[in-house]
Amino acid sequence: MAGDKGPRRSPQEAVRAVREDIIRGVFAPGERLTEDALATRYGVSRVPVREALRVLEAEGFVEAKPYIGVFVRELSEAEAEDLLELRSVVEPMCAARAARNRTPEQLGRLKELLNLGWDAVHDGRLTEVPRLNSRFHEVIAEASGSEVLGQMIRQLSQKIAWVYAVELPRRAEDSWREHEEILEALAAGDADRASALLAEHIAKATNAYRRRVREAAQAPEDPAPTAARTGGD
Amino acid sequence: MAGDKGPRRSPQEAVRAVREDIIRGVFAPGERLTEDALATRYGVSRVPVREALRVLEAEGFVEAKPYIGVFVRELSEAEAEDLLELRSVVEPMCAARAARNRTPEQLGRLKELLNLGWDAVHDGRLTEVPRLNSRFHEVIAEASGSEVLGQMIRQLSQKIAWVYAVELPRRAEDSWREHEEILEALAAGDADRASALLAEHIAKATNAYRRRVREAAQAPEDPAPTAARTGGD
DNA sequence: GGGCGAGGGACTGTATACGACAATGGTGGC
DNA sequence: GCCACCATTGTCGTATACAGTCCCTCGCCC
Repeated sequence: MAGDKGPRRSPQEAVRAVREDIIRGVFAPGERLTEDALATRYGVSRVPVREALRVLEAEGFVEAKPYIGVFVRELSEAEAEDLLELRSVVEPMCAARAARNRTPEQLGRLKELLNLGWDAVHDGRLTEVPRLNSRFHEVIAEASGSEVLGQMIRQLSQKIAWVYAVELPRRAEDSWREHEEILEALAAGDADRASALLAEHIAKATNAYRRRVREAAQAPEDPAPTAARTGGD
Repeated sequence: MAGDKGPRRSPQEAVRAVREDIIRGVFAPGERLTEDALATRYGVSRVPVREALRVLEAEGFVEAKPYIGVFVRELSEAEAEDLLELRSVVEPMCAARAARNRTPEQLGRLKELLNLGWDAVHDGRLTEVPRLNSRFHEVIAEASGSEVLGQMIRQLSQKIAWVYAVELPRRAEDSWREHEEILEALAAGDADRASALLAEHIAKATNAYRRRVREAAQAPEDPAPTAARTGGD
């Protein structure tokens, strides 16, 4: 062990920890990540860190250059658009399946996430919202019933969270209202309605994202830095 | 070094090697993969093997159980259907982008793959066809111009190859004729036509797959084992 | 004879050590 | 004063070694 500084996370969670830190913007795009620094940060050895970085490379969050190091990738605007379009066709399909296959236990988890999300929004704990949002969509993916499909959507969802890390909190309240309607459709087993609601939900989120990008382009200086990374869809 | 038995592959290629062996069916679904065995097989140490297995786990090819081992996943029929449906919406979208963004160099690679595919089909070297087919679709994904999108589609393409490992060779000839038309549309920059052709291509491949499954269900004994794992789309 | 528990074997998970390569700073020559 | 070359340093890539956990078998007891 090196420094025992980190929060002593289980090494199994190293992947998740690094990925979350990337999504939350702790590590900036283009930044170089050294295995040693990450190892001491998370309180583990280099081996688990290496494994985590390989996974993140496969997922597209970092880029590894041999004998040099791994670098946090940066998402171009065009790539973000592609992800959003991809999502707009994939997630409604996923929701339709989920409406048919969801278990009561999954509905319960969605309801719980919905409550947590509402509370976080109303209490102003906006830093927690993106994570809850991701979880909500991931559970829907899981509820689709297909493990392979769910895994793929989960990756997509995480990248989307990366995109939305810069969205405005203004939309958060609307977003969770829409989540509520989606959950109702899933609970009722209405595949068509669930699919349509999710399509609409994503379209609105995409528009909010585009507005945010346009505003940022007009005012290069972020007008409210504390408001960043608190949005979601 | 452990055994020096393997073909002395570069460790960088360990991931690719294991994945290909899984796709080709060298490792049967449900089979347990021990790190040591893989290490000696590929002539590397356990560490690169572990990293490879983690990546494959993230990609959904294997399932890791803590302190027990990793097992080759098996694709249920329902999951295969989901993958095919996912593909039917994602790849046409990808083709449309590729028609606009493809570089001459990428067109050249596609043309080369097309020739290789035709030759393999006509010479009866059917074991090489699925790999060439995967490559063809992967280059289209790359030509879409979005790195993140391409990476995601590449993973999808690999899983599809896994599904099609059981397809009939009967379709191979039609498939490569369709590839030729797709390439023409891409070269012409006709996004709509490329998208439509790819949608049709995938629909036919999906039907062929479904026929194959139905026939297999009627005759549990594989009537022509040498014909398996030689198809593609 | 059957069930339960302890012990051994095997494998995974992790840490440490060493060699290979790239980047960087200093020194010498021009 | 500037540029090229070389040594040094830092990091990655890999191998080896050790600790923790699970499974399975063998022996004991009921």
